[in-house]
Amino acid sequence: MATTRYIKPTESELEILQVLWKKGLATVREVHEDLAALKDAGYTTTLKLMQIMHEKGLVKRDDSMRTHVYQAAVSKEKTQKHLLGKMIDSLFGGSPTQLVIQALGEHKASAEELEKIQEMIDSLKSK
Amino acid sequence: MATTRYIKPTESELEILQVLWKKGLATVREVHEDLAALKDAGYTTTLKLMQIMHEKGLVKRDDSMRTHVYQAAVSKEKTQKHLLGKMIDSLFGGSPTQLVIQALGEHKASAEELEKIQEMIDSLKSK
DNA sequence: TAGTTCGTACGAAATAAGTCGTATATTCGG
DNA sequence: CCGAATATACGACTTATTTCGTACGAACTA
Repeated sequence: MATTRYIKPTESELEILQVLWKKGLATVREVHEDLAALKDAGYTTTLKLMQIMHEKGLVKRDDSMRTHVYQAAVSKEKTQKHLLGKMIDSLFGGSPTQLVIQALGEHKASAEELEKIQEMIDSLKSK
Repeated sequence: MATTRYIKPTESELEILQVLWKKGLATVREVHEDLAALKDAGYTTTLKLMQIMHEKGLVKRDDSMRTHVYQAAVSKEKTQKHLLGKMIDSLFGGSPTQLVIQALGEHKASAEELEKIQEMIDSLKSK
C-alpha cells in the first residue's frame, strides 16, 4: 500500500484550502476573488499556487473544460488535526490542555460556544 | 511608547526558543546539544540562527564573556497567544471554540486536566 | 610555547515560498 | 470574422530560511 505522507500546506496554500473547503468546487477565478478580500496578489499568483498544490496533491481538479474546476484533496479535519498536533508538540509541551486553556483565556467565546465546549467535556468525563 | 511589532519566529527559531524557555539561560553549545536530540544540524548552524534571533530581538545575550549566554527575549505565553491566534484565523475560521473542540476530541486529556478546563469555563461563564 | 580545542563572526550556497510577466490558446460579443 | 476578454502554462525574479565553510582569536594542555 502506497504510503502517502502528509504534506504540510504553506501559509498561502492554507488560505486557498480555506476557500475550497467553504465552496467545495471552485475555479481559480472564484478562489482568487474570494482571496482578494484578504490580500491583494495578482491572478496569476493564485493560479500558480493552485497549480503547485495540484502537483503536490493538495487539490484535485477537473480539467476537461477550458476552465478547470478545483476542489480540496485533503480534508479540513485531517489538516486541522495535523497542524494542531504539531503546535501542541512544538509550543505547548505536548499538553492539549495547556493549549485549550490558552485559547479560552485569550480569545473570548460566546455563551453558546462555552455551552458547546461544556457538553464536550461532560461527554468526555462520562467515559 | 515604542511599538515593538510582533516578530513571528520561524520553525527553527521556535525549536531554539523551546530550549531557552526550558533552561532560562544557555550558551549556544548547550542549546545545540539539546537540539541534537531532535535534529542533526552543525554547530555553526545553531550559532548562526541564534545570532539572527539576536538581531531580530527574539533573544537577549550577555556577551561580556568569551562564551555568550543567551536567554529568550519573548515570553512563551505571548508567543503561544500569537501563534494560536493565527491558527484560529487561518484554520478554524476565527472560532476558538472549533479549535478547542478539535483539540479535546483528537488529543485525549486526563480527568484532572478536564477538571482544570471545567474551572476555566465556569469562571468565564460567571462573567 | 606549540598545537589542539572551542568560541564568535560572517559570507555565501542551497532551498523554499511567493510574485508576476509574458506567451499562447479559447471563447465571446458584435 | 475580428478584437477584447479570459484561460492556462511556465520561466524568472525576489525574499526568507536554513545550512555550512572558513577565518581568526582565546584558552587550555602537554
